[in-house]
Amino acid sequence: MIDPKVLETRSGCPIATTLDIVGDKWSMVIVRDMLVGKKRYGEFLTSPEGVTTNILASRLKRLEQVGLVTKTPYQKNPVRFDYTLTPDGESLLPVLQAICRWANNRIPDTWVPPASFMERQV
Amino acid sequence: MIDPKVLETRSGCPIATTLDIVGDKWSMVIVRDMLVGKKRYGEFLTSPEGVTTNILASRLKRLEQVGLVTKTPYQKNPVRFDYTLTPDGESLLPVLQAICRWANNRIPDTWVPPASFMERQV
DNA sequence: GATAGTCACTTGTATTTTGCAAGTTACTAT
DNA sequence: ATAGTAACTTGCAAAATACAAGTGACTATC
Repeated sequence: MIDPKVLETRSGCPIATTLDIVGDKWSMVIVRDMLVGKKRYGEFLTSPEGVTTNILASRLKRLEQVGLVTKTPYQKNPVRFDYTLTPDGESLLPVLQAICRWANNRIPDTWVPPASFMERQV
Repeated sequence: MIDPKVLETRSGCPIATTLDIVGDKWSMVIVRDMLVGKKRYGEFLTSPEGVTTNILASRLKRLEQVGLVTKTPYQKNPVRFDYTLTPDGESLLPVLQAICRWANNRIPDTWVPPASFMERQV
């Protein structure tokens, strides 16, 4: 469960509140990357959308603060981190699946995700 | 079907492309309002999130341009308009339902939409 | 018939967010 | 000693958003 104390919300509407958390241009594409197994800062940078380093860093921090992402060190000297979804973050999968279904039906030439993504259950 | 010529997209990813269309702070809350029956400029302004007039006007124009919304005159002298969802716009319902389910499960105290919204089929 | 009110916007300006390029830190490898 | 890699941070320009006020075309009221 997300701690509402870390949130500034416009209303109690579940849609508006969700958008207050992940409703910017980049958060959901970072969540997408994590859902398909990406874990590291450098991996997120290689996605075709081309997020910039400052935005990526600030989104990872935000997602960690609200509890959708966990940051864990995978080495020392220098310390480096893996970013993975918490259960709250993973549970966004049905939202992303619904978005993919909409886009694939309604926008020509959008990529069709693999069945492993579209049929995965949380 | 949405005409891809009116879109600037970051990639062919269905998630990124959808966010390029409705992935800002306000578009999906306006779509939400239309899904629950609001039609007029003044009605959208009364929603609790408090969209400002300039943003509302620019979002309505954008949603119309991409083909999610239709603007139809409902009177003359002066001419005034109703804004309603096209089939492409209506078909976002499952996305908004998935968002509501996520928020109601994961964020305490978010409002629970009526069954008429949550169980509606397109 | 001047004044006030409503609806649907538009305009101007301040503030905030995003984008782009470069720099930094802590290493490892040549 | 020089170059390379990973994960950031910083500075500044550009774009998006917010806030407040104004406009045009009416209708209703004193």
